[in-house]
Amino acid sequence: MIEQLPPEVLDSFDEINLPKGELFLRAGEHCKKMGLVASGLLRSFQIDKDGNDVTTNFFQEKAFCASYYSFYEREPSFENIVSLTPVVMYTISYDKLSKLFQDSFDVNLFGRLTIQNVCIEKDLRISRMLQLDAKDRYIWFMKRYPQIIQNSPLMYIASYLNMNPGSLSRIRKELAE
Amino acid sequence: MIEQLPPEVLDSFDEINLPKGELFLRAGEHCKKMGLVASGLLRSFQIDKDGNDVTTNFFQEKAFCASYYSFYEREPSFENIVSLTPVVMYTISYDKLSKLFQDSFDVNLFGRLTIQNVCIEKDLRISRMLQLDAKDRYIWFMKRYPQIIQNSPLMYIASYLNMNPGSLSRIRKELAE
DNA sequence: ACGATTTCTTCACATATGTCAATTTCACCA
DNA sequence: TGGTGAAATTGACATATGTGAAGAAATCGT
Repeated sequence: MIEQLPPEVLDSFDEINLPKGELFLRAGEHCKKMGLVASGLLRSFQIDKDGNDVTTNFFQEKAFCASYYSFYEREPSFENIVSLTPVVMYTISYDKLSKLFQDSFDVNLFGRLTIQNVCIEKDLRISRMLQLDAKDRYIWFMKRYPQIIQNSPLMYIASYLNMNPGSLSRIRKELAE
Repeated sequence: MIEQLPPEVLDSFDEINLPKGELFLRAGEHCKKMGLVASGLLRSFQIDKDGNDVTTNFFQEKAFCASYYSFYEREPSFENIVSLTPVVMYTISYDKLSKLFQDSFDVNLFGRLTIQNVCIEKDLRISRMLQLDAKDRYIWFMKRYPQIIQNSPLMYIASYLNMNPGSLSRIRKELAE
């Protein structure tokens, strides 16, 4: 996917480095940058009404990292984004990206195809949430995202999979037998 | 959104009419048409491993109706799409739409913005699934989609909200008091 | 390598939601 | 418009998953 990015485009991006545990976006603030992850892992999360930390997404290498809502709608973000490992990202502002979209047919095309794929992934995630029980959701996740299992605390994976850490532990114990 | 559709584009669409209860897409088949709903309501659903009918999506007026996965990836669909009311839709084939995307900057732009919005909606849906209990999911749905409440059997809304019809009944009873 | 944090596990128990079958209500159309 | 099949409700009961606290294990910083 990213290989198809028109090469001159990357020049409009700024490289940034995040140490582990650094906030890339804080809830309540406007998401001013879209990031393209070169290496490392991040997660987005929200704090629900009971004060629980809920992981909404992981961003791995090659993912476009932002609150899409906040970035594109120009509204304050509901979610935080934080690095789980040291991260190298290429970032671009809304204005610069808008200009690229305005000026270049190819960037538009690339952007459309990219978001299409993101959308299809989200559909699959929703289907799994609707069809699988906690154990099967975890098994699926392990197979699909082994790198995230390596790099994220289990508590964050648990909330991403819509269960709590205790339940995930129970499931892991079962699977180990 | 649709108002911004370049006017000549609609000429590439074919109008179709579906009576209530008609399949627009059958699981296992390739989704050959993207539909733009002019009026009426449809839902997509899958049959899970226990044989349960799980509603994955509703498509109202102005929605683009298809299995995005099957349509764009040119693969057999996992889901069925069926009308819940009589439906008028404008449809377009993959090849024709691809040609429009190839030939027109504006169509590309429109397509990108449209799928961006779909994507943001899916994010919101996922957040609600992760953060709200069954009762609050239903309350949210009622406020957001009153037209669907009018036109869809509750059993389909229940599975869309990741609960079973009995639970939804219990919740509705509570709310009525 | 050490203590200090954080994360993970485990347990006993609580509870939301699922299951299934019986009954009522509703919607369709002949 | 009345009968038939689908949908909704209800209830008794089952169960998956949540809760919270305590201790074990892993990880981090210095």
